Amino acid sequence: MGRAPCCDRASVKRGPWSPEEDEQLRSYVQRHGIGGNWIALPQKAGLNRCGKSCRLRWLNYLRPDIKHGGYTEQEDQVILSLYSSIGSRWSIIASKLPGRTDNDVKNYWNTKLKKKAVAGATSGSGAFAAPATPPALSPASSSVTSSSGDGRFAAYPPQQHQGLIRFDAPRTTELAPVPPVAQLGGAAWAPSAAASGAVAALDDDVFLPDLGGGVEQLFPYGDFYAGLQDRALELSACYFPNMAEMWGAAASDAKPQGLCNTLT
DNA sequence: AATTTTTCCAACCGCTTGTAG
DNA sequence: ACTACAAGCGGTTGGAAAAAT
Repeated sequence: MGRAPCCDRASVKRGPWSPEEDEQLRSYVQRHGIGGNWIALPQKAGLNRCGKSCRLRWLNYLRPDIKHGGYTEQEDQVILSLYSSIGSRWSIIASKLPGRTDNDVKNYWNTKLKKKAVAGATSGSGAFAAPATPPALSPASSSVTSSSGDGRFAAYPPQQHQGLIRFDAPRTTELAPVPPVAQLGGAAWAPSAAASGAVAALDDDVFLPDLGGGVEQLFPYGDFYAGLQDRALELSACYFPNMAEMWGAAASDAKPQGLCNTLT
């Protein structure tokens, strides 16, 4: 006996969305918002669809900030590196790629990137190029070099913090070593048992200092972050209007100007 | 040109997680 | 502490489009 479906299948429409339905959902959400209740939304919007289906359609397709296709080399590298570090946690990976959804990243991985990773591993080509250098910042200095657009800090997009950048704190547990890129080959690759254990301990985010210590090829700044560890804890889940503010807060003892929701 | 195979991605399914009562 | 419900999430599937034969 299976779980009861969220909607009565016989009474709601299923399958591909028509342009009219898309427009109906889009205009309703734009006028009234989600209202915190997807289950009730279809009826209010006059749609003969399951709320779950509406939510998926909006999140994966209709949202105005969604990007489709056209993945850049940089995005490929982020996906490859995070997959090698945390496995198939698509929502976390997608959260580091503004405009991308978990479903989209998952499909992209399954259809294209996995093959590319295998090909790259077997040919020995460098699929994981190091990013640009970090800002020249001394923890003891209050002068900050802004690096807006720095791909190592994704703009964190929850609705209430739109346009802000999140500073992630380190976890307290250690991640197991990440296998070298060359070992990524093979469709069945998955994190090692040790890595899986570490991943299980991961809260609900990928913390940048983990990346600094674990995926050196993409985030070769472990020492830099280690020097800021205590400060990073204080700034956990702080949101800043720009990179300069964020680096400035990390480098000084002053109360951060950003919007903070600290874990400590 | 017709048919078959492969690729791609939107959508579904059901389990897990979070939260309000 | 427990229950019920909604949202979040990742695996899987169906079918359309493209490529190959």
